[in-house]
Amino acid sequence: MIDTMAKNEQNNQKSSTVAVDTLTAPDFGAPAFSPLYQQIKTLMLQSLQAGEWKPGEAIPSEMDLATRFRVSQGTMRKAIDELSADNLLVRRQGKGTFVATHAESHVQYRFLKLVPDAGDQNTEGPADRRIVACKKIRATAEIAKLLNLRTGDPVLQAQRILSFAGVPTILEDIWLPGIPFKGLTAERLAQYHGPMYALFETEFDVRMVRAVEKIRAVPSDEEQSLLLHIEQKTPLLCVERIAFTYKDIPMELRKGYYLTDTHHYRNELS
Amino acid sequence: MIDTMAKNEQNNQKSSTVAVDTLTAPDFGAPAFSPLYQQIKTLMLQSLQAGEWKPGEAIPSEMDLATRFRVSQGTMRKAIDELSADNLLVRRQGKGTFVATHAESHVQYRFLKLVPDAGDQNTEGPADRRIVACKKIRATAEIAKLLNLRTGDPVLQAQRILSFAGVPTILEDIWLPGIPFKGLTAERLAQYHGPMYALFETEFDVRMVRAVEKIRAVPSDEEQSLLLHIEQKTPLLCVERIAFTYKDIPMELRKGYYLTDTHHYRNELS
DNA sequence: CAGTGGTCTAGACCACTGG
DNA sequence: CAGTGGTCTAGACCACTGC
Repeated sequence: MIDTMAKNEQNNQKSSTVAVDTLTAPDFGAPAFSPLYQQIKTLMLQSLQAGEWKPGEAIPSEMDLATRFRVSQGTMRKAIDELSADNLLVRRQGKGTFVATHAESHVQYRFLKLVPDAGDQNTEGPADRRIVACKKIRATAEIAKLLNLRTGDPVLQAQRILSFAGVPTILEDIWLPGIPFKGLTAERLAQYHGPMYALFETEFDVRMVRAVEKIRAVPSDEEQSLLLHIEQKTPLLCVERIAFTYKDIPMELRKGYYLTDTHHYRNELS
Repeated sequence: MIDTMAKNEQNNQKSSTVAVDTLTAPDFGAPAFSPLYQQIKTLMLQSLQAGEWKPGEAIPSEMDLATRFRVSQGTMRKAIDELSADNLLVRRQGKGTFVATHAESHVQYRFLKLVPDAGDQNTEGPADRRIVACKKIRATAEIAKLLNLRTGDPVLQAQRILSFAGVPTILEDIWLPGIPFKGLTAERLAQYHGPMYALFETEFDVRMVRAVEKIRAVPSDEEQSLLLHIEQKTPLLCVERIAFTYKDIPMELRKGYYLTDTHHYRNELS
C-alpha cells in the first residue's frame, strides 16, 4: 500500500504537466490552462505537418508515443482519439494507427457529397474525369482573398468535367496557389486516375484535411450549358468549396456546378 | 502489493461485464461483443426516450450514474461522452450534464444551415415566421414511405414562409405523422414564437435528434414564385429533410425551398 | 505467439460553478 | 465551501491481426 501511495504522489497530474510544460509556449499573463493531451495533440499535429509520417503510413504504437512524450498510455490515447475524430488519423485494431489519406479511402470521394437518387451508389461506376483546361494565371482580388494570397500572385486554374455513366454531371473550376503546386500540369492531371486530393498528397505533400462549402442554386450560363449539354438557365447547384491543410491554411478554391436531376447533395445533420 | 493484486483480480473487465450482461439481449449464436460503456449508452438512451429526464434538465452526476449502473466513473464517463458527441447530452463543467434541447440552444436554429452571405449573421434579426396553411390529410404513398407510415394514415401538413429583414426567403412544406402530433393546429403554430422543434419538445414530447437532407437545384413553380415574390423558374435550393427522434424513428418530412441570392447553405466537411 | 488497439478499474487531483 | 465535470496515472485484461 505504501508503495502504491508513493507512486501516486510521484505521478500525479501536476508533476506530469510540468514535465511537458517546457514544450509549450510561455504563457504571458494568460493562465490559458491546457490539458496535457491537448499539448500532445499539438505536438502530433506538428509531426504530421512536418511529414514525419506520410499519409497511409503507420505511426508508432500508443505505448511508444506515450514513452516518447513521457505520459501515460491513457493520455496518449486521448490525444490520438481526438486526432482520429478529426479524421487526421485512422485506428485499426490489432494493426496500428495510420495517417489518414485520400487514396485508399474506404469511400473514394471523402469530400464529394453528390450521390445518385437511386439509393445504391455502388451500382454507379467510378466517375469519368476529363480535364478541360489548365493554365497559370494571376490571382484576382477575390481569389487572393479566399486563398490567403496577394492580388497578382501566381495561381493555377483548372477546369474539369465529371461524368457518371457517360452523362456529364459536374463542372468544376479549381484554383490552386502557385507556389505549393509548382510543376502541376494539365498532362499530369489528365493522366492521373484517382481522387485529385490523392495526387496532391503524393506529388506535392499537400494533405486536404477540412473544407467549407457554400451552396446556392444558380441558372446555368452559356459556357456551362454547352459543357454539360443542357439548356441555358437550367438550375444548377453551385458549390463553392475552400479546402484547408493542417493549421487551417487554405490550399484550394473550387467552384462546382452540379446537375441535380439524377443526383442530389446528401447531408447529415445532428 | 498483494492487496492491490487482489483488487485487480476482483474488479477486472470480465467480472464487471457479467454484472451487466443480464441487462443485454441474449446473444443467439452471434458473439457480438459489446463493451460495457456501449451497454450503458443503450440504457441511457432508453431513459432519455422514456422521458426520465426532460430536455433542458440535468441528469444525475457521473458518480451517481456510475453507482446506479455498477461501473466505474471512467466507464460511465465514456458512455456520457458518446451521448454528448451525438448531441443528445450537453456537458457543462462545474454545473452538470443536461439533456440537449432545441429551445435554449446557443445557436437558435440547430438544423437550419442557411446563413446570410455577409459574414456576420448576428446583424440579422430573428426570422419572421408566417404559417400559410395547416391541414389534416392522408398520407400519399411517397409520404407514407418516408415517414414510415402506411398510405392513407393521418398526416398533418403545414406550409410556412420565413422572411429575413422582411424579405421572404424560405418556403417550407412540412408533414408530420398524425398520431404523435395529435392536437397540433395552425393557431398553435402561428402563436408560438421560437424554433418549431422546441414546441415539439414541450407540447408533444417529440425530440428531433438527427436529420438527413437531400439538396437539389430546381426552378420555382407558379405557387412558389407567388409566395416568394420572384419570377417563375427562378432557381431555388430544394432541401428535403427527414428528421428523426431517438431510435432513428422518422418524425418529420420537410421540403424547403431556399432563395439563395442573399443567403447560402453552409456546410463543413472533414 | 507477440504486438497492436480497446476496455475497465481505482484513485488522486485540478478547474469550474454557485451558494 | 461542496459538488460537478475534466484530467491523469498505473495496471490489468480483452479482442483483433498477422507471423
